[in-house]
Amino acid sequence: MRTVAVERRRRGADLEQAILRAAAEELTASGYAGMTMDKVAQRAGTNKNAIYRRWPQRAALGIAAYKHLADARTPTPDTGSLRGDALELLRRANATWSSPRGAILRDLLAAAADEPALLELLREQAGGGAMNAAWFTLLSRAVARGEAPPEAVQPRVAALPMMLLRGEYALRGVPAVPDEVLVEIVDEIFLPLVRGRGVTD
Amino acid sequence: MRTVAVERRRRGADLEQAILRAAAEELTASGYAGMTMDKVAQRAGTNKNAIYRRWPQRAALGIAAYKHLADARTPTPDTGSLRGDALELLRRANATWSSPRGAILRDLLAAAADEPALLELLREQAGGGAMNAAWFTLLSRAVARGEAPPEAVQPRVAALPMMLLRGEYALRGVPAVPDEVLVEIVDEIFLPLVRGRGVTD
DNA sequence: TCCTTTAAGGTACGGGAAGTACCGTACGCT
DNA sequence: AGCGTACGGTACTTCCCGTACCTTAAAGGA
Repeated sequence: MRTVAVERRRRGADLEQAILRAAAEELTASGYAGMTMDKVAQRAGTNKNAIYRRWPQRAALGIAAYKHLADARTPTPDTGSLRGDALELLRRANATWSSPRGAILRDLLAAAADEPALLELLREQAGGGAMNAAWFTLLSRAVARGEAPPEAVQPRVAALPMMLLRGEYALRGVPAVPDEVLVEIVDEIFLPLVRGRGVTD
Repeated sequence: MRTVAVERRRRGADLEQAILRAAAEELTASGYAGMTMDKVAQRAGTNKNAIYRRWPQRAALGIAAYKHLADARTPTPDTGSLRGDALELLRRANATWSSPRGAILRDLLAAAADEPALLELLREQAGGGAMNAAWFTLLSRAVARGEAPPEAVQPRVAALPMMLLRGEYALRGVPAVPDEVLVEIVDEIFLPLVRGRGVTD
């Protein structure tokens, strides 16, 4: 008739959130390479079985944890000029990519490179969805202001600066891309293209 | 006075070439992930000591083996028009990157991402050196033909198409980039930029 | 010719991490 | 109360990187 220490056993969504939280903490603490399944299980107070039952591979858990980590929404900048807006967006992206979180994202991207299903989950985070929308509104506003011809509002043009920034990272590795490079991307590529888009042909 | 099986022990450059060759064979057979140090040593008929004495890490051997594998030099195309040359170069790069060898290169790039010294060794292979030179000569010829203004001959412009192609791979993963995308890159980004470069401002 | 130094060969081992297998047991539902 | 499902615990298999240590062949000088 003694009171035994009560063991509360978490299940379903409850446990799932605990695992994701633990994984996200491991990610920020040790990066993707250091996010061990054992450590995640231990931090979540569970075991690897519960994890593998939900995510079949380490990369899948990593991606889920990353999304759990990064759901802050930043509004589209509005500086009054196309150049200002573009630079602002690029600088934000550069800050993100050069931060520890950016390193994690790049590691995840590499780990998911040969798994289309996983890549799909990352596209949004890697400058796919919301980021692209921001560039579109930015371009549209420029057209409304008369700063750019309507032909410039086009997917490839909108995606161009982020593509170039990503390229810089691929060639340089870890450190942040210098601000001069961002300015060059805007002044020597993006703006000339946008403005010239209606001129020739 | 019996003849004993003669053991010829390779040394120096001799052994080094054998190791590189074995590593390159492993790379093509199993990819970078499958290029185990043990397997390389076994295939080369030696042991891991001899390897680690020369390359301190697996990635270093991988890079060296890749260079050993890819030293074919292709001349700069000359189709008579800037558009034709650009498309040709892009198509070649696309073929390389979508081949097994391209997958290896991308894995190596990911593995070397946090080691500047190793990254440096790969820059040339990843569209850095010779590739860039090709784009420069291509642009210069276009200027000579009157197809482009002299201001277009500029590093960022020259590197642009390869950057965009690389970006496509980062977002898509393994499969080859469709030819339409290459055409779009040339017709909607590269050529408008080159032509517009002298027009505005 | 012998002797010393250097580099190969052989082998085993430490260490870490992914993913799997089992089994007993709490939970929630009927 | 009974039952199926999912969790906890633990141990284990499998890989593979990198290192340690010792023996032995090769190369070159005294």
